[in-house]
Amino acid sequence: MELSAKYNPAETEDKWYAWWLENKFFHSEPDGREPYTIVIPPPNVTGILHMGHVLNNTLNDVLVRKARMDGKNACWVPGTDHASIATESKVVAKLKEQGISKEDITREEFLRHAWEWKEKHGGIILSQLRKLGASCDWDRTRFTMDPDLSKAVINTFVYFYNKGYIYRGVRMVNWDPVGLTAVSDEEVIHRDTTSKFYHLRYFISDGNGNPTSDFLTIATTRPETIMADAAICVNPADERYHWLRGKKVLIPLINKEIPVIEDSYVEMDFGTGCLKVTPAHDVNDYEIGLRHNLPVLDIIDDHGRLNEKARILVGEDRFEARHKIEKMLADAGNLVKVEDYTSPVGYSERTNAVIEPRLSMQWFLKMDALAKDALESVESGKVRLIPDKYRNTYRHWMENVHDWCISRQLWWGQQIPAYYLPDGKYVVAPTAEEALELARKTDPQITAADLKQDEDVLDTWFSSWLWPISVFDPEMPGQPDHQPNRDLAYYYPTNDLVTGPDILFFWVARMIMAGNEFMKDIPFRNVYLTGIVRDKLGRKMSKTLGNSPDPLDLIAKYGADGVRLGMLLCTSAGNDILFDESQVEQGRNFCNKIWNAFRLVSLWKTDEKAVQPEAAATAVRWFRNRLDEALGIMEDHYSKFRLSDALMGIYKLFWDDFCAWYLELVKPAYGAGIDKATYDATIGFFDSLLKMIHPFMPFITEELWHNLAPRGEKETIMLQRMPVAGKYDKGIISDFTMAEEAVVAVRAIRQQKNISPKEPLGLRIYGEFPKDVLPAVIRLANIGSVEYPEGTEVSGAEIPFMVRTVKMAVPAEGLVDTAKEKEKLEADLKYQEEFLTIVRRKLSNEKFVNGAPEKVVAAERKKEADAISKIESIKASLAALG
RNA sequence: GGGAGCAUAGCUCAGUUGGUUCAGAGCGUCUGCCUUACAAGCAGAGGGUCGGGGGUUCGACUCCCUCUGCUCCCACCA
Repeated sequence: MELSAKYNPAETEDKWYAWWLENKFFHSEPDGREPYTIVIPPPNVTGILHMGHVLNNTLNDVLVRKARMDGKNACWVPGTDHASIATESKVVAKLKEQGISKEDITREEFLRHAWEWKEKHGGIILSQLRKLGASCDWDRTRFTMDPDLSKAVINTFVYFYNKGYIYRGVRMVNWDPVGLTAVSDEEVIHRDTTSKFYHLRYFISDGNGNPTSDFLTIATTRPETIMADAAICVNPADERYHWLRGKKVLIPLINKEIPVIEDSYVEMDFGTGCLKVTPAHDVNDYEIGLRHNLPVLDIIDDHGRLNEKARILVGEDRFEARHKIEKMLADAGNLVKVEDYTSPVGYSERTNAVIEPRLSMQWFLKMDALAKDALESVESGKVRLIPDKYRNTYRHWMENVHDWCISRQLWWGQQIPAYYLPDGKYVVAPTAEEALELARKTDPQITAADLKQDEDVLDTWFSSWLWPISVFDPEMPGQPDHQPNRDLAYYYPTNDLVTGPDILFFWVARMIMAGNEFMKDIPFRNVYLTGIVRDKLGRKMSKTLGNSPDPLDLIAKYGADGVRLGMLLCTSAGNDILFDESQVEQGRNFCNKIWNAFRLVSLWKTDEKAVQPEAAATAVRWFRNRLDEALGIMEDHYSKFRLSDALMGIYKLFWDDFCAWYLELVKPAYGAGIDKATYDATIGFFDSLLKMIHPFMPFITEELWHNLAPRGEKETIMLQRMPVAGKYDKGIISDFTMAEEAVVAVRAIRQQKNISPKEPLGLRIYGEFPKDVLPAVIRLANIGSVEYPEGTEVSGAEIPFMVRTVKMAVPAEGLVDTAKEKEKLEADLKYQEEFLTIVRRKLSNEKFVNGAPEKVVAAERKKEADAISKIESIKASLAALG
């Protein structure tokens, strides 16, 4: 078969993926083997593949494929997240394009549109993952709003409600005026934002609502909220303001009278020391308001506009109002000054709208007990975070956790199972029927029509925190009497979770909580936290910057294997990835290298009569040992989740050791046959190498593995066992390294002296060079004859070099530049002598000899002996040069 | 404001309890090669006061202090 000199991934990748699917190689069912389980971090159902997904899922796939080849029953469960706020806003936008407003349709109609949209456009990302080679068990694909998963969410709510962990109340929440919903603390991103600091003058009231000439000055960043002021507050220790005690002041523009109060919360040296207290629109002010029993006046509506309670600027957007009120205050003589000011402002993670702290009725889940257990799971090491540094962050969060606001004013999601009675009381039950039963206990007259279900849905994370449980057995969460089904009992807890540190709290911590609560066990043992994918300038990849390549374009251009390798090459856990297309190019080039190595081997014809050349025997013996060494190192890297190190080790094993040294040594002369022993060994090595590479580059390895030897119809490399590291002889590897050094030295001489590689050279060895590897030197350095001259004389017509402590030389009559050689030798001598001095200084230091471990001292003595022998050799060479 | 982390070759990063000739790897760079698997390649070479300063130690890239620069997380000073 004639093979192209270039590997063409497009031809092979789709073919093999389809074949894998057809044969259900990714599918897992519980059996007697040890399970290895990963649940996918479910991407948004509306999502499309970006580089972050590529990183995450490539890592996942490497782990899963490795486990599968280790003989474990590997199961990678895929699926998507309904992502309530993100999806709902997409559907709203889509409807708007069709001229439909969400306000004009019913909840049922909206949900019908949303589901329609989901069926049509949702889950694109899952098909994109196939392009990448992800070996997910697609038969187990789940969606967080699948009916049974939704049921699990509802049961969970009822469970925690009955346990007393869920409560409803008016609290200050983070209101997103664009998404029109409350969001949790974790969904608020604080960013330093430049704004203005307005100094406003409030006149003291004469007691009848009329201004006196006395005034105080407050400083605020939000002058548009003054109409909602409930008091002015100063620190009780602030003597400057003792004269204000018992006074009332007038809110500018509306002349409303409010009291002056004292609270130690106020910092005397910040601003003017006078704080306007606006309980409805600031978290701290709300707290002060509670302490001082202040009225709460909410002057901002859902959309962030001033409402009629503001009395002025009604209907204006909060930022527009701020702008206008500045002028009004100035005109009224209340504006003292305006300063530039930078302060942290909260933004909605999803919509990027400025969060409005706002009082509203929401549902909360108590976190203290859950957080305590979840902290313990990590502190005890039951759940391992990789890298370890995230433990600190995790602890800090768990120790300072707030109750979780779980209600969202949206329609897309699981509707809260609370049912209101006509008198305003409510009951919580999994279904309307059960709710009715409950309600009738208080009032037997109640009918189904009297009950009204809560309008809100639950936070998306309130469903995804069940993911590692509910994908296997949705009956489990919230039902303590339920026994885990066969799948859950077998696959739980999962082994590894690969995800980004940005959702450590959103998701990882909460899964640990749910696991502890419902399974009495952790959900996963290892959490591998990836970095963020950035461009090569270190900028976060984003649509607006346009610096994010489309993974599918990359796959089309370089192949999925190339993309996977390019991603993995620069990955270490917890560190950001500076991604550059050149890395993918490197991945593609590696594919090509493997391809061409195969091409070479595939052209060989065995010759039964051929005898194994010495060089080939040397190579086979060496590579067998080298392979075992490399396998051990690879396993060690895997065990520490150092996947890019594992990959780089294999990369070099293949490219340098196998191609550059081994194949060059065993390669038969053009047209000649190859002996069977060498051929079989080579095929065996190639087979092992392909298996080692397979988790990283599944497609090309499957392709070549099938070409390497005849395979059965259902045989796949992905279900072969990973070679196991055997014992190896360090001496053989070390001796071969000497051969490599000798070859490199001779090649360097050829380059310097302009001697063609085709011209055989002589080799003189003055000392003990390992005989076993000499054939390798002869072959690769193109040595015509080897001499072992007596003594250490050097004629001056040869070019010497050292391999460790063995002096060797290439005879080069007429090519030796005596002066230059002398210069080189003298420089070398100087270095060795200085080195010897340092070593001897150490050895003559009693504290060192007595204090350092014997091993270290012995090593120093060896250094000393080696240096002495080298110095002798160099001196002899110099003497011979004259 | 609180906390965590990072700084090693032109770039991206390893360097695991302080001690093997430990100053490394990959990429890039330079030089020579279209050598019958591969120019997406082969062969060879150069390149770093381990951010600055101080300390501990027989010995420091490694431990401690400090300064500088960067990153991330958390956070209610209006």
